[in-house]
Amino acid sequence: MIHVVDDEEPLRDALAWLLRSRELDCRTHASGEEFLAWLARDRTGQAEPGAVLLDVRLGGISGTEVFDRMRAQALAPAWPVIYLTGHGDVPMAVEALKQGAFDFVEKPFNDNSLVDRLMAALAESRRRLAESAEAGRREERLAGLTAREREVLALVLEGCYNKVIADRLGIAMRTVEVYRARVFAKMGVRSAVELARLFGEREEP
Amino acid sequence: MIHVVDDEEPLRDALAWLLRSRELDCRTHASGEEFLAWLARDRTGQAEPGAVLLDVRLGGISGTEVFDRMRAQALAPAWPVIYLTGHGDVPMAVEALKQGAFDFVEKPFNDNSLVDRLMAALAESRRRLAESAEAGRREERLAGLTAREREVLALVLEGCYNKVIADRLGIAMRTVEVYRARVFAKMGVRSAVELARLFGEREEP
DNA sequence: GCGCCCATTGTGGATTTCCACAACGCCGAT
DNA sequence: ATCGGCGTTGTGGAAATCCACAATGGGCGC
Repeated sequence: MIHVVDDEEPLRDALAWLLRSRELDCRTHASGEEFLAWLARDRTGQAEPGAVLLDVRLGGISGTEVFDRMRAQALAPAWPVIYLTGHGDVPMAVEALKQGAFDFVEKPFNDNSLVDRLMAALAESRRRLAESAEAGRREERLAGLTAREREVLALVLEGCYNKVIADRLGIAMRTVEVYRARVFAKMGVRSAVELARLFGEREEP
Repeated sequence: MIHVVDDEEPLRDALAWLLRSRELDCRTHASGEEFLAWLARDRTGQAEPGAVLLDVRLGGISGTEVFDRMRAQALAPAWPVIYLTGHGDVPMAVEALKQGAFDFVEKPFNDNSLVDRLMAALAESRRRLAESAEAGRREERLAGLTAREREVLALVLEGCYNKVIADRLGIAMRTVEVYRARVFAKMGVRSAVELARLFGEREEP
């Protein structure tokens, strides 16, 4: 789903037509406020791949302000933003990209070029969603651990022997074994190596 | 060390003066060919933090071509490139950043702004060098493993028991223990967990 | 009060990991 | 021929890990 945010109705319609002719689903928004309100209301659609075509100069709040809010409020984080502008200059474009925009296109644009960029943005969206899903599953499993289990997890990830963990937590080695087994079961792993690889170089939260 | 690549001598001199007044070491190059030849000759300086100020329009090969060659030949990979241009447009700037340039600045530029960007580039350079040093150490240690030790490493990272590894490689379990111990020693770790974290989610090479 | 969850611990026994000390054969470089 | 490295293996014993089966006490929600 491509979201078009532009206050010029003829352009919105032309873009909608172009996207539909390329078999891309799209939804248009006449202002930044309208788009942000829609984002705040509909959170489920944000789990699907998508991208945003965002005009820099909007009637109400600017496109840049829309983007800043999306990021600040984690709205549709998996949807790359492509800026559209009829009056852009180099510093503006550079700053937009450095702030994390996916692309920056001047109007009038070449249809094929824009569609290519949108396809690239959708591919990026799918990548972000996959990454986010995995992180979500890991966080969900982590959330199921008790405080004590988390403590043991942290020490296991340091490579400590059960005996050392027991000493450090002031409990019996048998208890460490119990927690260790529970952590493995809840995290869906069969060994400390699998657990370590699940977290990679990240510290446990 | 900041490298200035520009065919206009007055600008090179002005930039050198500006950088020195801010206590930044710099070296100037009058053409892309000169800079590339210098890079090919002096590899040791590339282990120090640095950045490149690269004019887009050069007399011989273009700044863009210089950048492409730096990346293709892995020349000074730790040095971020900031493009300078007096005739840039939005698509050029966007493309440059999407190709991996660190920044893009139009002439005439604001002194303070340019220096800020260079400081940011030097910080990025230090980050890249640190990351590269760590990867280098890991690769160096990996290079010290025999073929057999690598095979055992791969299976250890899958979380296999020594007994399973022995079955799969058609050797005695005692032999697996020997290789395992050697892998740990050579990689500088004390446990399979430390080893797994060293590689994170990466597959062993 | 009852049930559930959490934290904790024990027994007994099996399996896995670790390693000092020892050894052999093959291959390539000197 | 000698040496060093690689791949391989054994003995014996200690330490670490794993877990079925069992249990206790405290806190919380119904």
